[in-house]
Amino acid sequence: MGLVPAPFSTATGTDIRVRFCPSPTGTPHVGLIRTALFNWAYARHTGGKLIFRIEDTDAERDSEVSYLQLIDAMRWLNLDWDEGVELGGPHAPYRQSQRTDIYLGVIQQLKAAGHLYESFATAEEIEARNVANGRDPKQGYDNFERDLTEVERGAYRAEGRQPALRLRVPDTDLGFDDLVRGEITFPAGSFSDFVVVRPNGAPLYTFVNPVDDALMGITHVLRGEDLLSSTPRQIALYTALIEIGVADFVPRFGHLPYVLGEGNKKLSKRDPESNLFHHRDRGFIPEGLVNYLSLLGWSRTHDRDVFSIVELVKAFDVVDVNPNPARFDVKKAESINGDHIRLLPVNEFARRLVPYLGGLIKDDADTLLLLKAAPLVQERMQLLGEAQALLSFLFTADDALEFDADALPGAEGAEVLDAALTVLPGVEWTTEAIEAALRAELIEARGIKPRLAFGPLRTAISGKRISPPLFESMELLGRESTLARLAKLRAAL
RNA sequence: GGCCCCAUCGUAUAGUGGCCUAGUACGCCGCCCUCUCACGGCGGUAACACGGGUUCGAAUCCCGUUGGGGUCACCA
Repeated sequence: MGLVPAPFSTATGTDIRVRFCPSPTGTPHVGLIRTALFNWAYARHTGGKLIFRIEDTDAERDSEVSYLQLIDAMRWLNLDWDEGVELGGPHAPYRQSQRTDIYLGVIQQLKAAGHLYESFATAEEIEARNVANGRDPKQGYDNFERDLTEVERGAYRAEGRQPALRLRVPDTDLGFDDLVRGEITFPAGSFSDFVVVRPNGAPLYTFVNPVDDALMGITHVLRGEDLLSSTPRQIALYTALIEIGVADFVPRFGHLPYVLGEGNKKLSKRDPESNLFHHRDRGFIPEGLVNYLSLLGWSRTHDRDVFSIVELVKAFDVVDVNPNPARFDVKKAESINGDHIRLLPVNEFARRLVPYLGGLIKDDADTLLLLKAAPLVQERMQLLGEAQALLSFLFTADDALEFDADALPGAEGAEVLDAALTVLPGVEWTTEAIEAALRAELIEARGIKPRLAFGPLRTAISGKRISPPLFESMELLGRESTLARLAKLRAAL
């Protein structure tokens, strides 16, 4: 059958050039970001370059808001790039909407060399033609305009029709060695000549994507599995580009597995879990999310799945990526995030908490208090968003504190509160002294079970059934507030 | 439907012919620790889709079946 002899890239080290080239539509999807991450990690691992390009050739769907969100996402996750939007580089501009002239030039060359031909048929006509010929309408275009004569083209134009441009694809098998899947061959005839330029002259993704990859010297294309079927078409285009001198080689391809949601369906854009910022809003930290995302189709070792981004870069190789689709498991993601939260230096942890505290931190005193409280909650959280429920009592006025209904004490409440109110005024105000005094009075002297003794006190000071450790919390709150809150709950019983 | 991809515990994975009576992590269950919730510790549950080959030996190689997914756009 004979493959088209395509000279694939031989880059293996610092000459590697990968790219991230999203379309700015909608909010960043976790699958898209996983693709960005793998490209980034591969560039950093090999010492190569990451190019960040924007594919905004569809004015109908593209938006500036979406573009800004992509930048935001990359920066938030600390995925930096070497050339591209916001940064420039030798192949600028990096937004396809600004590269029209470049495409026009390539189109002219390709057309002059006979690789592109004019196609006047509409979708309806193509389908009618298939039906008439007893062909499966799903078979698509049958290349029937490949050899239209000048007279025939003139006739179409006389009707006022403008032609789309199609690439003449070679009539041979087309194959490549996929970095994650191995040898893949598409038999000749698996696909037909495809449109690369609209009748209005606007080039399509199928054209601009490989053309830019060629122009920008991309050596490795790591992208979603959904693009696997279009790879032979792109190789066909590459072959033509090489012939006219626009490209020197065909990149290596690596098709990354899908990121699935619940069940067996692709994580849809409508699903909140697919939205990167949804996870940020809930309190994922970049370290945790990057770690988890890297585990979707890849693993570092057989026995450790919590690691730093440095360790990721050191170990990452695209050939180790697993070809089967992965499900996004929120529970696992949260667990890993919790591990990374615990890995943060406590000052850093406190600093990152601030945006999740709903404006609770208003001055230096609040900041100081937060710093003292941070160690109490750092190991009890998986998401930064959990902080507010745990810590808000420290930043609430005594008379404004509300007691949750499910936290209200039972029969022993009054005795416990009265006893605490009696002992606490006289103790030294440290965690140790408070605990010693309360244990002596409630547990030892009165024989109350710890659980029952401390529950009402917890409710009194925090208003909740669940809180940071009790005695530490009292110390942070101060004697005055503590006593006021105990009295308030006592009065409410 | 044509073509292509995929197939290990519920989930993510380790495994590249013998180290596998299949390892790890999350989840789940139990116990310990314990002022709540967590963290931590200990133990448990649970998988090679099926059928043929090849081989002294297969989760690992080959073929087929089944199942899932993608793609066949003048979207990207």
